[in-house]
Amino acid sequence: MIVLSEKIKDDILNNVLPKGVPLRQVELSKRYGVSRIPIRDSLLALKAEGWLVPHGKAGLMVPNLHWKEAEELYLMRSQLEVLLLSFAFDFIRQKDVTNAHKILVALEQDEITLIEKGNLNWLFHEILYLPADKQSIHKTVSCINQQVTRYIGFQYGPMGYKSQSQQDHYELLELIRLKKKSAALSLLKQHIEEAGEELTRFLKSID
Amino acid sequence: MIVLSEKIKDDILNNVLPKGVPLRQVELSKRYGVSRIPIRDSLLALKAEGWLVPHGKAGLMVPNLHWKEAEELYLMRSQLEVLLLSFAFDFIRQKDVTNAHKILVALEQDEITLIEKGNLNWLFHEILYLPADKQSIHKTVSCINQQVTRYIGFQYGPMGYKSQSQQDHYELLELIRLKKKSAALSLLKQHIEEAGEELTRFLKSID
DNA sequence: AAGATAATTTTTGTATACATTTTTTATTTC
DNA sequence: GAAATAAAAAATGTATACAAAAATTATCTT
Repeated sequence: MIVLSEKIKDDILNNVLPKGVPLRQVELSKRYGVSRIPIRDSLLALKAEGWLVPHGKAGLMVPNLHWKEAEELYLMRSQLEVLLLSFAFDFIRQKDVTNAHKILVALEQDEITLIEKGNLNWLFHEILYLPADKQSIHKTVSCINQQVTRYIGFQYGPMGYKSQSQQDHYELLELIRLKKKSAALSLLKQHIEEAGEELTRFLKSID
Repeated sequence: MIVLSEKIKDDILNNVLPKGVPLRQVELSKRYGVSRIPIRDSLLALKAEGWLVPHGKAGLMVPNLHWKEAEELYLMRSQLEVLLLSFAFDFIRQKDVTNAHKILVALEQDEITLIEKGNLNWLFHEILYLPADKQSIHKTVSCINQQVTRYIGFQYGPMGYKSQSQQDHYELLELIRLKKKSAALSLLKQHIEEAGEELTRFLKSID
């Protein structure tokens, strides 16, 4: 088996597991075909990562989505990712730009799922951040982006294809190619902030 | 018992558990007087939080301290904590300032341990950030500050009492009292950056 | 004697069984 | 009938036992 906790995480992302009600260890052990021990191992790890939260005195649950959390996740993204890009900027090679471009092309496909789109989106940004060589920050940002993915299904679903975001991506690559650092940083900041505002606005509307 | 994972975390902080070598589950279960199951639960949760890292194919270890990680932790602190203070600023009440002041007085005591000083330091900052009402960001920042605590024992130990830091704290409270927002934000940013630089410089020197 | 391979030991991973806690249901009391 | 209490059920937490994997040691080969 791959890793059980990753499988559970996937099911949280795909809204297979119910939100707001306690997850029962015996149910999960039947669903995943293992005993309660590896289930517990995974649940406790997911709790530590923020994927699950306590439910009353005992039990863990998938937290309900809330616009306030989404807003904060995007605030952290804009702060930390601009920092990463600023450190990475001078070390981004032509090869990185090419790889990032390939991701954008893949993102144009229609048949990919919303979750896959979220993953590709992070992969694109990650390529630009890796040359910064800031492992701790990168890990934190990666974690935040995984959390963001929980909201993406909602964002892309009712909102349809986000062409502005894709346009920003291409423009960002062009600015990097032209070594226009401050313009690139500004664009990235604005790009993340606008995506956050759009998502927050939508989540508020369905609240 | 309190919580086992907190006890283990404490022992990591106090350098009771060895760094860089795999922790043996049977050893730990003897040390803490429980079976291997609750030990495993705790270890996996601590791994998810970054307190432990994999050692080879199997086993977990306490990661070695490294100046590069400390540097990155402080970079994140300066970005996110300035953000928190900016949101909190207009909602900080006189009572908050008074409470923060009390922490500073407690910090003057000589008989408290280095770990306790680290905790009090975070408590001081936390009082100023709570009015921001940004739970997700707060949790992330809290986590980062806990990680920082691992390095504090080294910092305060060989460096002695950091009076500049304490002076900054008092000055920050004064600026908040006078509602000088941008000056307060600048001071906080500088305060965190200088603390980070001092720590990083020291860690490099013993490397 | 150095490297590769096989046997042994150790350690981790998982299942089952039991204890404790929490939650739910039933009963009592006003 | 509603609130409080007691009994029952269900769920979690932990210990022990065993299986699988990893690390170590011993053995063999050249």
